[in-house]
Amino acid sequence: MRRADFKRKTRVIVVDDNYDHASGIRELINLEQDYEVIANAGNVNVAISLIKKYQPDIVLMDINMPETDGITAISEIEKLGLKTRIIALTGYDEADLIYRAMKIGAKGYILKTMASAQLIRALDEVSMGKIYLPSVLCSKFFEYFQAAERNEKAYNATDDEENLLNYLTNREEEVLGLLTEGITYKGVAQQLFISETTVKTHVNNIFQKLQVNDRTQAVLYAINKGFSAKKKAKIA
Amino acid sequence: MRRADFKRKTRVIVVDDNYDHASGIRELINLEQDYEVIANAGNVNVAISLIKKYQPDIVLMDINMPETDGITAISEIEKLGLKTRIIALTGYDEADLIYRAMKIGAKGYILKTMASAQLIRALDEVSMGKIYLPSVLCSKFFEYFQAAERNEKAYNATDDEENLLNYLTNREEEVLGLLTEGITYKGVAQQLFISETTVKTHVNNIFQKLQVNDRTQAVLYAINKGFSAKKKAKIA
DNA sequence: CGTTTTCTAAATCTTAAGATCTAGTTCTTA
DNA sequence: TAAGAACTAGATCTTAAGATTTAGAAAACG
Repeated sequence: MRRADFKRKTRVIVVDDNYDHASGIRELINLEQDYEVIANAGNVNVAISLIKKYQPDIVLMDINMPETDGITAISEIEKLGLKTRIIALTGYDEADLIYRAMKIGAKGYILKTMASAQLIRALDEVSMGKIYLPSVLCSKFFEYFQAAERNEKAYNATDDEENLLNYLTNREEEVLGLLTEGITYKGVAQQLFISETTVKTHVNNIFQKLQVNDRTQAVLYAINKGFSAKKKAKIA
Repeated sequence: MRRADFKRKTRVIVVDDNYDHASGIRELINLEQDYEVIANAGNVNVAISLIKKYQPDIVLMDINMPETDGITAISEIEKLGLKTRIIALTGYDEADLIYRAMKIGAKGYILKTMASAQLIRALDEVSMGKIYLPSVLCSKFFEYFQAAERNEKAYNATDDEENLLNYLTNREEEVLGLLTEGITYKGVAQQLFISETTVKTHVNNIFQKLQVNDRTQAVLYAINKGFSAKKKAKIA
């Protein structure tokens, strides 16, 4: 008696607006002894209520659907907080779709054009709690991911030149740090154990260095340039 | 005459503080006809100057090094803006290291314990401009990536309840929007074509609704809650 | 139709904020 | 050792900010 005979089958729901395609997948999966397709859904709303009802182990979600897009659907399903794992399914290997799907919590991504063996492998991997992303798609993902990170950086690319924060002294940074917490002169003075007039001196110097006119502008400048009130803990 | 005879070999620099290990890799790579190790570096500083000098096609970077860590090193190298591609190398498959390395631009990630064939495959893939991440590491990456995204969401999950911004009227939102640009009462009055005293009234109401004492705190609150000065264009 | 918001605005008052100048101490560095 | 930068702080002055009260007009609402 084999082990598998004891095991409950892994329950799958297929979401695809193309009925023929959904049926194809269903048959394919039902050939496997470890899996059973317990329902099909032609649109997102039906899918979500079915998922709520049956709480399947895995959802195969077609992303290229009219009406509500599949990405939003994944997001909705993830919000339910079930143990259900989602595998995304598309016709094309668009980098941004792969990125977005994985970002919001898909556990796998496969193309419809891929061999059926890939689908089964994806089910195997994902049902074991792993991520399944074929290397071609993995590459696509990282192209997009790294480009996104580069843009993020470029946006905050305040690092070297033209970052007026670099001209601040340590003490001025400390003071600015407190300003970015919305503290008054008096409060800053108390926290740093210096007089209020000293704080004013520092703040005025900060204004000049940052080329701003008041504390709000200074705080905004600091935040936009990624000032993080670091260096606070200074072991004397 | 084979095509490969014409091709310039792909130039590799190995960065590893363990000399024996670096030598091992060097020999391994030099067995391949398509690759040549043009230099070794035992620490990050040497590595960077060598990379600047030779501009290799690929850098094999050990992450587990004393002194400067390899992650920072990758970051530094990426900043140079060369066409050099970096493959990270570690002894263990720590998810956060994989995540951080890939995030800052590594094109591949392999473990020292992996077979030498993997190393060569990584070189092949990466030199062709692709990403190389073995499926085990790919899974690790996504574990971390998706967890990070979930936390990001949870952090901004200030949306509904307890977001005092929701109590603001349209006009108040407009005024706050201008405050978050560091504009004075007078400036706001001019932009909205209302009197300065009216602006003061609005601002005071904003303070009360947001439970803050001054404009800096109001701006900070707004920014932290994801206020984006939307709804600005209001077609009358 | 009366009531409640919302937007407007004036008057008055207090104080925190910001500008400017001077100056002493300490520490670094050429 | 002299020069400069950094941190400190007092004095003085101006103005922008913020608090508070009152109130009219228009729109929304029940």
